[in-house]
Amino acid sequence: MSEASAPLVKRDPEGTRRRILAAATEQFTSHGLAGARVDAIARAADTNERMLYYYYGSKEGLYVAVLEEMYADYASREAGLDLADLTPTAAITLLAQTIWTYVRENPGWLCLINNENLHQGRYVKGSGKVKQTISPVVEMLRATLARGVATGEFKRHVDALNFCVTLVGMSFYVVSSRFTLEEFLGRNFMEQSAQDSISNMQLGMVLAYLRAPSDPLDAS
Amino acid sequence: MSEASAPLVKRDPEGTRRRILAAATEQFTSHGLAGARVDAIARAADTNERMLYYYYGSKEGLYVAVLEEMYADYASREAGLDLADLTPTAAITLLAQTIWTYVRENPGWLCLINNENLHQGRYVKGSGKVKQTISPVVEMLRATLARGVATGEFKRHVDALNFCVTLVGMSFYVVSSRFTLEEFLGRNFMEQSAQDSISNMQLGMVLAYLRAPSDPLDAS
Amino acid sequence: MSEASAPLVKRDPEGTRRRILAAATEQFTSHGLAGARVDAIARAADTNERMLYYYYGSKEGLYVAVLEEMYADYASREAGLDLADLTPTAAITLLAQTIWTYVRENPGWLCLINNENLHQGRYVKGSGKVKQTISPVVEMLRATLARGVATGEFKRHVDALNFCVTLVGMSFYVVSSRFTLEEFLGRNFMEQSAQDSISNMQLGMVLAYLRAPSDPLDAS
Amino acid sequence: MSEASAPLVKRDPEGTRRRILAAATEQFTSHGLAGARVDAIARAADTNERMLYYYYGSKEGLYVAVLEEMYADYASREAGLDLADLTPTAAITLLAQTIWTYVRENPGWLCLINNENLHQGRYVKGSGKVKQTISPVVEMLRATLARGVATGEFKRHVDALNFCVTLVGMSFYVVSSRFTLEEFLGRNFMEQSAQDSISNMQLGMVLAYLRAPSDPLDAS
DNA sequence: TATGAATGAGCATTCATTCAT
DNA sequence: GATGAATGAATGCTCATTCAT
Repeated sequence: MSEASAPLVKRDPEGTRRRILAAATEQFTSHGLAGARVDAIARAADTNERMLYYYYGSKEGLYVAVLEEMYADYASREAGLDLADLTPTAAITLLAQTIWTYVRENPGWLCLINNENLHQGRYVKGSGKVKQTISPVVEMLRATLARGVATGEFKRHVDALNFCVTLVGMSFYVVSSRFTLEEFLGRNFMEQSAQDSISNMQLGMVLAYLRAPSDPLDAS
Repeated sequence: MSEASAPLVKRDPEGTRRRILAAATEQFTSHGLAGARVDAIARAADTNERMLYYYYGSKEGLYVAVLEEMYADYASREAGLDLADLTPTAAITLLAQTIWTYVRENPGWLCLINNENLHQGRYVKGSGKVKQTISPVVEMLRATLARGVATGEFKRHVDALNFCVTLVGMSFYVVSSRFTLEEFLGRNFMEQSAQDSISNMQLGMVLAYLRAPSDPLDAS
Repeated sequence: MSEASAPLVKRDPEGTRRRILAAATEQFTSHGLAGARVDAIARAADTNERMLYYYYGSKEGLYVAVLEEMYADYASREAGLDLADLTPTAAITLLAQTIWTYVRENPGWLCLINNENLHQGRYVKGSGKVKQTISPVVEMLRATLARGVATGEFKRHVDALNFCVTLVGMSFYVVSSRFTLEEFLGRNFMEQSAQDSISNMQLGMVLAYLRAPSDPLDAS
Repeated sequence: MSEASAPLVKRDPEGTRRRILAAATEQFTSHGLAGARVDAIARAADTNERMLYYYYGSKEGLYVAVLEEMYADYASREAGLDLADLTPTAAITLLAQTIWTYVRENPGWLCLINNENLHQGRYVKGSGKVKQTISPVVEMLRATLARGVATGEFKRHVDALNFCVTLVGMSFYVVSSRFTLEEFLGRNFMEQSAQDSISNMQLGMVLAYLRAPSDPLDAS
């Protein structure tokens, strides 16, 4: 009795919220928005369906909350990246590796993005919170590329947006489509060795491009 | 026979089949497997739900049929590609452009592949017909890369599978994730100019890599 | 086998429709729109909830169908009334009795109208079909009143609409509010003798008014 | 004590009770018992659902409280009516006008009565408090009618209960069914002029009946 | 081959209510 | 007295599928 703040018995609003969000993340990444079942989420969160509506209003509201949390997590990871102290080459290398690591460790993230694009981005468009989580990576990349040109390490001006999108796409696709790729090509890109091999090659492409003298033949 | 082909021809088995498949393709690419509605497919195919079951057995059976048709279409397109008569550089260029064109013109294809990977490739694994449509592109690519090394145009040996997957991934991601990309980066990658710009850069990367002398620093 | 058109086993679309409508009428008159339960209607109709949606689209669609049928039934009853061959007094008497008989025999009808007014007439407004069932009774009444004035039986011009509404209201309220009336006044107006007594008085009022010389004191 | 009446007074039990009852009245008259929502009542009362249960036990308990308050209000109004000092004709006229005024000004009252009759008077039967609020109006009416006969103003003996019910019914129906009446007859009985017109006619009927010599033909 | 009718299980959501503080 | 958190049982409705003709 003197320990009023004793081990919480049942009342745990923050915990309930969190458990629902975690369960929802798992279900939405596994089955998509349409395929996820509200009662499965509630059961996995060890609560009842009503609480889900109590905290998130609707299935779609919960889906948006999952999106928001994932984008926030992604942005906070990137924000911890500091490329300014590295040589341009090392910076690009670190960036490429960071992206690969994130993609490898968060395959559910890819599913969510794919699902969101299936819906034509309807929900990220609707969420003000998601839009606010602007990633600093493009700006960091732009600065790094400029530094590289300044030091002479990089031989050409490159559009940072295009560069960034391509860098992400190379790893994104490999992991996102790993099941169909394995079925058709017979290679399991979730194996560390396979990932090392292809990511090395991709890094080689990127650096080779930056270092190669601008050559009209390239675009031919 | 003279009576069979009587005036009121409502029976058109092949047409009904085809219309169902077309409608199903549209619905599955737009809403995914879970999100697609059987009655919406039947209505769009101008028939009734029962025929759908008559021809394809189940919703999943119809989904597999859509997958099979799309893979067959993709394979037949690639089969028409002849890289042997071109210089290695021109061959790689043509291949890259062909992939970009296909991806651009078949965004629904990407949705279907994403959806199939959401399901961990369950349905391509189950379909014998899909597995038979082995694409010749990797083999062609392997030969081309070898030719390039032989002629001295290309300076290094490259794993054809890794190369192919990366080539596809670069365009796939850009188009597949165009909605979220536009929301976050403000660039619409469905515009021709944006696609030209990024695909040119990507081709530059690929060629730069093949031409650059193998350098231990790259992998660092 | 030769008796293909043998006793219908289960397929009976018209019967299913009718049974649903009948069950819905009972439920809506007993519990109102909000209080009626879709599954109770389906069970009472000896079918399943799905058929209800198959034929009527929604609970509200079914409610409107019930309203439409009731109004159509009411109008068809009134259409069978022929007042032209009777003396004006006899015609008014018959009309009053007809209304009382209808009200007595269709208490559910009153519930439905009360419920519809609770919803501010939203559904009759929405139903084109209901609006088309125009009752001829007001026109018949107007003619009868004019005849009475012409023959000298009735001493004054009366607004037919006001007259009709009052005539209906007198019986409507007595039957519609019979439960609260019994509770507070201790008289059960569903008993034949009670109804005879009050309806006779009401008829007396109506006829006395028509026969009485127009007198400014009345309105004082 | 000096602390109990401290600045921040959030506790207002009587106010909370009253606000809940007011909000409930509005909701029950607008949507009926089944259609009213507990959380909507709590929100409108600017409190939470729990208080509603604290004070009234259940939704039905609250509904009964609303009924009781309305009946009490109605009875207190009637109790203020004094017909004894008027001539019988003036007394009947005043009574008729009083009823019309009350009905016009309390359309929610009619909804509540209709709803209660939909439930077959279950809740008025259950409430001892409601039953105690016996209206004096019938007794006053009986006396007035007797006075009228005594003075010779009224020519016949009339059952006071039947008379009273008919008097109420004439106005009740017109206002209670105003929405369906407007839809079918095109006249809006909430307009003052329409109400004046019909209520004048009704008063004419009532007085004509009382003044007319009892005539066996009336009941024919 | 084609189709309207029928179905049961499941869907997201809301209900009135109670618990714990 | 007052409140946010929690709940189980519905509720209206939709799903993919099958039956009977």
